[in-house]
Amino acid sequence: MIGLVDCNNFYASCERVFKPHLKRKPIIVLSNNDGCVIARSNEAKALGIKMGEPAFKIKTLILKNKVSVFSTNFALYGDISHRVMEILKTEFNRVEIYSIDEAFLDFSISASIDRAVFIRNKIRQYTGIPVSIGIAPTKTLTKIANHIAKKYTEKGVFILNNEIKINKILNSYPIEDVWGIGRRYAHKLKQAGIKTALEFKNADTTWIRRNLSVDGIHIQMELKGKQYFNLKTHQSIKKSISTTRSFSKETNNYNIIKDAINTFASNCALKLRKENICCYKLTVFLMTNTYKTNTKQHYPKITLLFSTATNDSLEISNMANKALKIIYNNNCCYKKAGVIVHKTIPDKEVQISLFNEINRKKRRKLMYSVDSINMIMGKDKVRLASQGFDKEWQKKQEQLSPCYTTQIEDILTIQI
DNA sequence: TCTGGGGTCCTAGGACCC
DNA sequence: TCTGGGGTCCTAGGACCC
Repeated sequence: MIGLVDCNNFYASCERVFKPHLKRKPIIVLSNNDGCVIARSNEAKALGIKMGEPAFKIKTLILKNKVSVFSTNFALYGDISHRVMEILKTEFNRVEIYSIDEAFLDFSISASIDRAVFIRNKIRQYTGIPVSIGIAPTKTLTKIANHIAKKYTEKGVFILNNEIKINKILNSYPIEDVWGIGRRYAHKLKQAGIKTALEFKNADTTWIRRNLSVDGIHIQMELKGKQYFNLKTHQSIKKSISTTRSFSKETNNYNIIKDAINTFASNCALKLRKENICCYKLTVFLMTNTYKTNTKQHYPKITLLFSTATNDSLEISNMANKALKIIYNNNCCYKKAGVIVHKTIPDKEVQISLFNEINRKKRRKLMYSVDSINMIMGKDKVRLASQGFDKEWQKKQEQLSPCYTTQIEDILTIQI
């Protein structure tokens, strides 16, 4: 049996841990540029605030209902997530961290409601975060069990452990809520008369293969109780890393875009170094405002290659600049840009190209020093001049909460 | 006025190899 | 009139996830 722990309304719950007076109050967390709603407390959901809704569209609703609004604070959420995962690791031999707020667990020993309740209480007590736990024979079924646990149980725990129970649940489970069935597939399935998870489980496999590719077959297998997705306990290296942002306003100013691209590039390099990997390829893209339907859309992008795989900020920024010069067109106003590095390998396996001209040993030392200083002094304290100084492209985060657990100056003060 | 960001996997088709 | 067979790698686009 596999278990799935899922933190309830994770970002909203993180904010609430440090603001207990917001208990039972509507809370929302906004995306990077205070743009869209990406997390809601149950009270906010009850007000009809939808996932992904642009914040400006619900301004009056927010004011009228005194909804507490927060900008994303990934330093805080990442740290709380880490704490939750560490607790799970003390309780289980095999834990797969699936996302910032979810983990699969090996429940092959003692798969019981009591054990799950114990885990749930422990996480609540140690971190303040409420979680739901679903237990079932396959990952796809644990997703369903978890959904039931969250929505319909008092204890926040649910187990799917026999065929009759499984079929009964699947029979009333909408196909679009099944893990791996998105909007497109759901539409296709409904047109074919498949509306529930049970109907999908019993559907013709050949038809599924033809219409949903092998992904569909895997989902069907899992619904039948046969494991296809195994527990992945050691994490494999990242295949791509990206940094992309929308700008505060559309611009065709080369220098502003250049500053942004260089910042994204060195951020990608930093992420590569943190993962101990290097990349062979770099993609730079620009985008016009996709919401403006009356203007011409332009989405240029280009991929360039390194002869030797690298995670060096200078090299990656230089390459990004080269790419930008090729795709930039001053007749367009760009709203968004990004840098993606891919084709990665572990840094220990890098082979030096015959035409290498850089003293890589020296560069690695330099990067190490820069990273060490920035770790202590704060992000980008030492940076490339090409990143610029004004950050004109950057948007505001007006509702940012303190980094209670990662910045010493932000730590809570308690009056006794 | 204001609309996020970061990932993975699969498939078809093209280019190439022997 | 007739024009092989067996592969790999890469890319773009599509679908999905959180």
